[in-house]
Amino acid sequence: MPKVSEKYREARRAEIARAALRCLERKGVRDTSIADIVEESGLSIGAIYSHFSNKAELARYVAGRFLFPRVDALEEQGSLGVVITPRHALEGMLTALTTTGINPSLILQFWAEAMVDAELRQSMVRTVDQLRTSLGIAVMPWARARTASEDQAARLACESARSISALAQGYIANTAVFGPHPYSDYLAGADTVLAS
Amino acid sequence: MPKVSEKYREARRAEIARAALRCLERKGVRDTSIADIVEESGLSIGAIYSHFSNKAELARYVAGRFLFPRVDALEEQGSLGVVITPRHALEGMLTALTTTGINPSLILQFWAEAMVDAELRQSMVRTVDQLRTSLGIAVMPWARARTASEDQAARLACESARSISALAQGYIANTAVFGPHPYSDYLAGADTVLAS
DNA sequence: ACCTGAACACCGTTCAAGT
DNA sequence: ACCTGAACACCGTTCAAGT
Repeated sequence: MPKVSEKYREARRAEIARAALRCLERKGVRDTSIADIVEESGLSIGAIYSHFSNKAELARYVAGRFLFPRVDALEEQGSLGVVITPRHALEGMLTALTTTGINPSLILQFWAEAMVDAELRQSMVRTVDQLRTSLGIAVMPWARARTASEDQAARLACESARSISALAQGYIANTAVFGPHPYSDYLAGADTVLAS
Repeated sequence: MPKVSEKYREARRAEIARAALRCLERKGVRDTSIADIVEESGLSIGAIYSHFSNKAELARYVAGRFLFPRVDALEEQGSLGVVITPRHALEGMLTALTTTGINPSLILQFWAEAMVDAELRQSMVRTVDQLRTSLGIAVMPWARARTASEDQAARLACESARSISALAQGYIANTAVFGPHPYSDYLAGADTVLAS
């Protein structure tokens, strides 16, 4: 099939998704209706349904396109032999979060959506598995320096990746529910609590 | 007004809320309808609307009654002069979470609901403020031992309370999205990540 | 006072019909 | 192939009428 048409389709999907994202940021996941997206995009109901089979698929597309963090940078740093500690990686994620301006409230709402949409949840798990792999590579030099065998190093790297994501999730959820908070304070607080 | 009727009203509200909670645990917040709660409770639409002004108020009642953690125990321990470290307090919260059998997925869904229901969010903030006060008291002996003045100790106690809640949130969100996970692993992982 | 359920406005989705 | 929007089933909420 012609590549031009393929490109056009994808552009249209992205256009709809951007309109949807604007609505989501303004009104939240629960309160944005298809009618809202129709109005925001200037298209018709049918136009949207000819590019997405339903609201859930559109939501998944928005999440995959605009909400899941880009993970490439970390892997590069690791493969160049720069020694990255898990803490550096966590700090990198938290700065990326603030600089990209992704809405913590929206992320939290999509996590909740994943509790009730198995496919969204799967794609989240897949994305974080990629992240985990990247982190695993980036953090391997550090892990090797702290363990006896290559096997133990790999396991340590993998385990620390889950902890990194859990810690990042804590920051996002806390920020969303109780208001913004510099991540340096969050890390310093976590340090003293855990060390006590 | 007669106390009997007052008691009856409250019992009815609790009965409806329990039916609602069963639905919420089975189908999630997004997918439980008033019709579901009508069926589960065996009552009528009107009966429910004569005890709750709308779905959001019912949700808030369920959250306040069944989902927000009880906080009394911690305060007692603190006032008895037992030295509780913030880490002990965090561990206490996480064990309470697992022993009470509260559904992490449901907590996450209610956090998201709070992003779009200002009143629910307020009552969450209020609950956590209480928790923060209790924690502040419980943790004061520890804080005094680590600071020069009573003022500094109070501030340290307060700050560590926010960190405790953020760390607990991270465990809940991670567990909900990526599957169960012993909290001891979570804490151990957080230790090594932060210390790296 | 508490309850009933038909009625209403709005939601997501479909589909025959247009280009 | 992409789009249109009336039509449909279902949702939360209301309210006149019952006890």
